[in-house]
This record gives sequence, structure tokens and C-alpha cells, in this order.
Amino acid sequence: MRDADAGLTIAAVERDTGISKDTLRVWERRYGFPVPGRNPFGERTYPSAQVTKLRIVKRLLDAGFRPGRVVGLALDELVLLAGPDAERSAAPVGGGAAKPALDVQVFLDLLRAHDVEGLRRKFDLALMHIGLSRFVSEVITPLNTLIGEHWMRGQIEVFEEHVYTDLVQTMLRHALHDLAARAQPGRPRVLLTTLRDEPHGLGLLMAEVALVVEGAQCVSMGVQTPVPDIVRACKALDSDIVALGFTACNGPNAMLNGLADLRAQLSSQVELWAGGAVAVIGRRVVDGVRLVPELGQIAAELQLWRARRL
Amino acid sequence: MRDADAGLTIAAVERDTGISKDTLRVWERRYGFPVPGRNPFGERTYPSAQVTKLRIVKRLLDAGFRPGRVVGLALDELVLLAGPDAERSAAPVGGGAAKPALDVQVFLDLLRAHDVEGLRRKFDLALMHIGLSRFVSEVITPLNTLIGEHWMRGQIEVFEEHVYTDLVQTMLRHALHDLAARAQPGRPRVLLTTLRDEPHGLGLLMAEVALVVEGAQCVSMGVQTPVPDIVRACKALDSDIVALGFTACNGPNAMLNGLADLRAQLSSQVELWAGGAVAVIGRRVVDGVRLVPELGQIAAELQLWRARRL
DNA sequence: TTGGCTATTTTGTCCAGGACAAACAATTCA
DNA sequence: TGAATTGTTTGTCCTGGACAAAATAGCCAA
Repeated sequence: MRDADAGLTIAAVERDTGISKDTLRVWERRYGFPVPGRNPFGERTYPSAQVTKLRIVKRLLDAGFRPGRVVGLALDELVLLAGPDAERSAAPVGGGAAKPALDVQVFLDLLRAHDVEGLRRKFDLALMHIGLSRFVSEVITPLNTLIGEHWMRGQIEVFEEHVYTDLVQTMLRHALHDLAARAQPGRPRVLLTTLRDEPHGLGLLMAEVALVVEGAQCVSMGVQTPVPDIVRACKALDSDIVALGFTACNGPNAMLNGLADLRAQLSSQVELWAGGAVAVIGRRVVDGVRLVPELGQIAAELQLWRARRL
Repeated sequence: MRDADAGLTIAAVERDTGISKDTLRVWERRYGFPVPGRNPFGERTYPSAQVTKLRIVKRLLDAGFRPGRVVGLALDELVLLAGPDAERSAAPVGGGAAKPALDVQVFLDLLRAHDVEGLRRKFDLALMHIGLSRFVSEVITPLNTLIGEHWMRGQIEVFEEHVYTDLVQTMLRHALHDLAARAQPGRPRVLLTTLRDEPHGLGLLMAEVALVVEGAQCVSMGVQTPVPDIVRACKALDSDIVALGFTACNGPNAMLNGLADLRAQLSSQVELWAGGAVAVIGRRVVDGVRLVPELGQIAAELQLWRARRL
């Protein structure tokens, strides 16, 4: 067993945390954290403990804290901050509904007991029971929130989250396939994807479900499509709407720049919708971009679109 | 519409091309291309023409050319290189079978005509017609190869490939969900994923299908799981086999290191299978790792495993 | 010729430390 | 109280140097 914990390179940490190399170096210089070791070539090597801490820090930053306040705190102080309601909690992303949703805890328990088969069956049952729309809004959405919270506090394993994501993806795609087989051609035609630095596709799938059940005709391009290719696709597919998914992973900066770039290159006929964790940038308006922070708003937005079209 | 062609920042170019900032700067220094303009603050601003060229260069690099040969060529020279058969075509990944598979051309035509709905229907039809196993081996596999070749020559748009991938993923996950509902608990228990720097999951899904139809019990963790988390998952889920998917994207080195690391940390009871584009490293043997370069071999390997277990 | 070994070039990534605009917080003034 | 000003924080960009890993070329034996 070679160096089990020799540590990650700065590039690996950037990939795993979403914090850029430049930022990592400048934090080290300014706040004295993280202080990685060095390999024989003088390159930084980050022990996994520091990477874990960095992930928590990132979460806190996304939640609205400023680096000077959190970078360099001890681990227990961090979880303390993360634990109760965040100081100045930026609009709780998916959590407008403080609905009981008590039973989603059951799903989480199955996941943490590693009963994948049981979880799958319970998902199936729930879907049959309450139907697709409610399944997405009353099971998957709160589960995502719940798991996100646990993850932030390090109370859930990475692999558990991976298994969960894969399972839900299969559930949703199964449903989407069935829906597509029954779909009528119609408007609007919606193109779904995420920008290059957004690798998470679950939200996108959920949005696709919400759109399809409302009669929109969707084409998904999966995740991480470069801006010029979105533009080409939009033209080639004659889309009415380009819907982008976001999470809090990447700073609001990348998000805003990408949106502005894309907006500038799209025909003004085409609408640009941004969904997911866009609440963070709620105040700053991006011209010509509709913000749809909640899945529940999609139906209404579609109605508005149709009205606008006359 | 802000300055239509003031140029993109270096960060935006990194997003759109996948070429890192460091690399962009060092190319400028070494090869004299790209030579961006500068904004009033002395920051690089890349005109969109150069970005276009950069994307072609990137494709050629992925196809096996070396930067010194292509960076800095004129645009027409680039398309000339891309046009005919690539100089040293990187090992045709899944292309052992020179089977006719003539009709897969039809699928490609639909894709390139952007008839997504038609493509989806044709997929469905084919699946109904020949069944899941043959659908994967006789439609998806050759299509992947075909599309890979076209992509290498720049004869297919990035967004077309994205749409294709998403569509196939939905098809396969739909099938997997149906299969899972009917599955019996049994052995072996297989854990599927890819290493951290392998973002492609299609091959993994295809492998999962092949495994499940043979009665294996699969849990997929999606893509890009760090090694320590694979180890944890393997223990927690009591897996018999860990199956990893690879493509030719990342150098064989990352692959070998990852495999060796993982092998060292897994219980010796657990088998480690590597599938996909592992032919590249066929000669160099990794101790304790079974190479399964072809989907077709999975059934036989499973039989062997069961025999080994007695 | 083939196959394996060692030099040599190529190439991506890393480093240090400086700079600065934009975002944010604090303060002042009407 | 609210708007305008000043000060601080913070991410990203810059230059230019360094070096290991990968790819290629050169070489020698079978």
C-alpha cells in the first residue's frame, strides 16, 4: 500500500472542491489555511483532512459567509456554523416549503443503511403512489435538501451521495422515457443543459420532468456544454427556450459571466431561463434572463410564455 | 448586447475550450498562438475567431496530434489535417468488431438531421425489435464507434454528441430500471464506477446492462469517485467485484496509478475489473486486475467468476 | 526487420509574488 | 432614515521561471 495519504495535488483539490488554484494559493498566503505539505518537487500536496475542511468552507461561502470569517477556523467551529441555521442564510435554495415531509427521512435511513435495493423499491412505491409530479416535488426535492444538509456537516459518505444520485437519475430518466413515448409535438421547444463548469445534472432532470409534464418539448444535452455549442444547438433545434441548471458549487461569478455571454450570443427571440440555485444572485439582475429558482414555478412560467406568445 | 466582439477573458476561453489558463499563456509564449488583444487593464481578450481556431486545435490534440505540430497553423491547414483520416488514429476504442452493422448509419443520419424525436422513436423500435442485449451490442456499441470516428474528424457537432449521449443514457437507464424491478438477490454483487478523472459514464451503463442481464446484482455510483470512497463503498455494500470504466481520454498513466492504488486498498477477496478502453495498456499487466476490454466478454467472465467461487 | 534500452525534446502544470477592479462593509453627511 | 463616500476584502489576472512526465528519436542487440 503506497502512501495512503500522500495528499492531492492542487489541481485535484480544485476539481474536488471547486476552489481555483489561484484562490487556494492566495488563501494560504493570506489566511494561513490551507497549509499543504510539499512533495519532493516543492509542489503542494493537500492531505485529505484539509480537503474535507475546504469542502465545508466552500459550502459556508456559498451560503453567504465571507472568507475572512471562515477560512482558518477550526473544524468544530465550522460545523458549529454549519449546524444551526446559518448566520445570514442566503435564501434557502430548495427550502421555501417548510412542509413536514417527514417521511423522506425514511429514504435517507435506507440510504445510510446501504440498503440500495430497498431504497429502489421504496422509490418505486412512492412514485406509483403519489404520481410523478408530486414524487419530484415532495420526495426528491426535500431529499436533496436533506442530503445536502447532511453532506455539509460531513454526516454522509461521498459514496452514499453517489449511489443516491445514480439511483434518482435512473428513476427520473425512466419516467422521462415513458413520457417521451407519449409526447405530442408542441411548443415551447426547450433546450436543457448546464454550463461548462457545472457538472451536476440532477436538477436538470427534475426540471425536464416538470417541463415535459406541462407539455413542453424538451431536448436535453446533459451537462457541461460550452457556450458556443449551446448557441449552435439552439439554432439547429429551433428552440424557444434555453434552460440552464445551476448549483451553488460554482461561485455566482462564473454563473453570471456565463449567462451574460450566452445571452449576448443567443437570438433575442430565444428566452434564457436559469434554474436551481440562482437565488444567490437574486438581487443582481441579468438582463434578458428569467430566473426560476423553484421547480414549482415552472408550470406558471410556461403559462406566461404561452400567453406572451399569444 | 455588450461589445459583440471585444473578446473573451482567459477564464471564458478556458470554459469554452477546456484548455487551461496556464496552457493558453504558455502556448502564446512558445508558439505565438493565440495572441489575444488586451483590455485597458492589460488583461488578455480573445477574439472569437481565435477561440474557434482553438477549439479545432483542441479536437486535433484529442485525436492524437501534438501541439507543436498544430498550434499556430493557419485555419485552412487545420481543417486539411482534420479532414482525411487522422495521421495516427488513436486506437479505435470499441472497434474490434468489423461487423457490417450497416443500419446504424440511419441513426447517425437522424442525429445529424437533428430529428431528436425521430431518433428516440427509432431507438425504441430497435430495442423492441431485437431485445436489450442485442440492442446494446449491435446498435449502441457500433454507433459509439461511428460517432467517435466522426467526432475525431470534426464531422459532428459537440452538441449533437451531447444530445446523443443523453438520449442513450435515458434509453439504458429506462431498461435498467425495468430490470431492477424484476431482479432476484444474487451473486456476484458488483460495484460500478469510474475514477476521479474519468467523466464518461455511457460505457459504465452499458456494462451494467450486460451484468444485470446475466444475473449480477449491480450498484452504480456514477462517475468520478475518489479511490478512498470506492474502498469504503465496497466494504459497506459487501461487493464481490468492483468494475471500473475507462475511456481513452486520460493518459494510460492516470489509469494505471489509480488501478494500482485501488487494488492495494481493496480486500484481496474483492475482484477488480477494468473495462472500456483498456486495450491501450494491454501489454503492461496490473497485478490483480482483470481486463475486460469488450462488453461481449462480460458474460463469460461472470461464468468464470461463478466457477471460481465454486 | 523487430524489440528493447537510453538520450533528448516536447509539453502541461506548478510556483512566487505583485497588481488591481469589483464586491462588500463602514462611515459620514444631509 | 437613507444616500453618498471612503476603506477593506477578495478573486482573478499578470510575468517569467522551473521541472517532471510523456513523446520521440537514436541506438544497439537478436
